[in-house]
Amino acid sequence: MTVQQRKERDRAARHRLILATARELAEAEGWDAVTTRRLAGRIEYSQPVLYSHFGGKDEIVSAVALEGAAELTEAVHRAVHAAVPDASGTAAVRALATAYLDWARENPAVYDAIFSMSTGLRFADEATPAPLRAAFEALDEVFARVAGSADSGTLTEVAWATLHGLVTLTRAGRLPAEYAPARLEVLVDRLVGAAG
Amino acid sequence: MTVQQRKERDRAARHRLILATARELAEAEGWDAVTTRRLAGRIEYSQPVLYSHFGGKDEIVSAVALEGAAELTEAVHRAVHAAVPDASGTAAVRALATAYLDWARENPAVYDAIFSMSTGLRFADEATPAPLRAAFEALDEVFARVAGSADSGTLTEVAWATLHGLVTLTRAGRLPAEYAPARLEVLVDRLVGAAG
DNA sequence: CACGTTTTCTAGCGGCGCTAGACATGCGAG
DNA sequence: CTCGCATGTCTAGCGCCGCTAGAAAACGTG
Repeated sequence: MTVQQRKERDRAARHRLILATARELAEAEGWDAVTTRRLAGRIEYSQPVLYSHFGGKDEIVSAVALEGAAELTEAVHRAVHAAVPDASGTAAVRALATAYLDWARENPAVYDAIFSMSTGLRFADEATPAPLRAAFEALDEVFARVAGSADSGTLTEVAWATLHGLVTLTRAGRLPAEYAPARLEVLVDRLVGAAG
Repeated sequence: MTVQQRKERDRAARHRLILATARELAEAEGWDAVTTRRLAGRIEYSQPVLYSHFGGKDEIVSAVALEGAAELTEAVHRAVHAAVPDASGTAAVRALATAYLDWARENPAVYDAIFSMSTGLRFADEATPAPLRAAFEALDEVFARVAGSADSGTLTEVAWATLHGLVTLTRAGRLPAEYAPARLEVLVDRLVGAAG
């Protein structure tokens, strides 16, 4: 079985190499630059090898997105738990929002992969992959504390929309960058509401 | 001069035909289906004619986006002024949000053209086209009423981000459609804050 | 070492955005 | 009314895309 095990291990390594290279290339030059030809060239294999690992380019993007979702979740989770062990709702929301916006700013291509390109990845659905569910729960954990009379899941959805909107509008150059801190404060203030 | 005038008129008509056809095709089958070949076929001219009107496909998308921005602005403006002559801030915000979300739902392709595809169209910049400035001002007019101690422009930006986030997350299947009304109420409640 | 399986590559399909150069059209002058 | 020319339009093609069939190579097994 050693032979087959080695093959599987090598294949898994190449699988990871493809994803890491795709992500690298996307962050460096944008997803438009991630063509199957260029990606194949980078990993020093021919195009069909990519298709032996993934059903197509969309699947590669989705795989990068899924990894990224787990990372984003982890970043938010850590920020909330590390920085504010049992702080106020306001502080928790601020920590969450900061971590979310920071991660999106530092990983724009992966963020796009998660939210703009992976049209096949569903949320709030029986087929929703675990990392996406976990991401929502990481947000909900914080917003449940400031939901007041509102349904916490619904508030989380609205809050998430606000964060996501800030990310996309900022990146598109629609919002002046210098007021980002002011927007953060307004966001925290309004989302926390009277429960702060 | 009659000859030249006629030519200009015909050219302007064809210009509009291109934009209307592009928009139609995009709404019917998505922007991926709007190829220069298909678009040229629909208007019954060859591809180079498109390039005599626009610098490239991006310019066509941007032109559709600009028209759409004016429409969206008009829809929001009308909803706010017609439905609530001098109603509460809450009612005004609800009317605005409803109009915005409705328009986005009914014109998904144009909405994408405005916010996801026209990377060249800048906001909050000296080169910002008038329709985009007007859109922001239509929102700001309402949110200034409920800004309280916050800077109204900043609140408008955050509110806009929330609306935009709801649009994109909903369309990507990230938010369950059946709770859209609940999200609207939470959005209104939180954005209006204590100034309601 | 030779065979058969598995893996990888070469080459090509149809379609994309875009453009150079051939061709047609229609105006104004004689 | 006709001709020459400018303007407008089309044909054909470039380099690239995602993707794949079939040839070629590599490798484990008897």
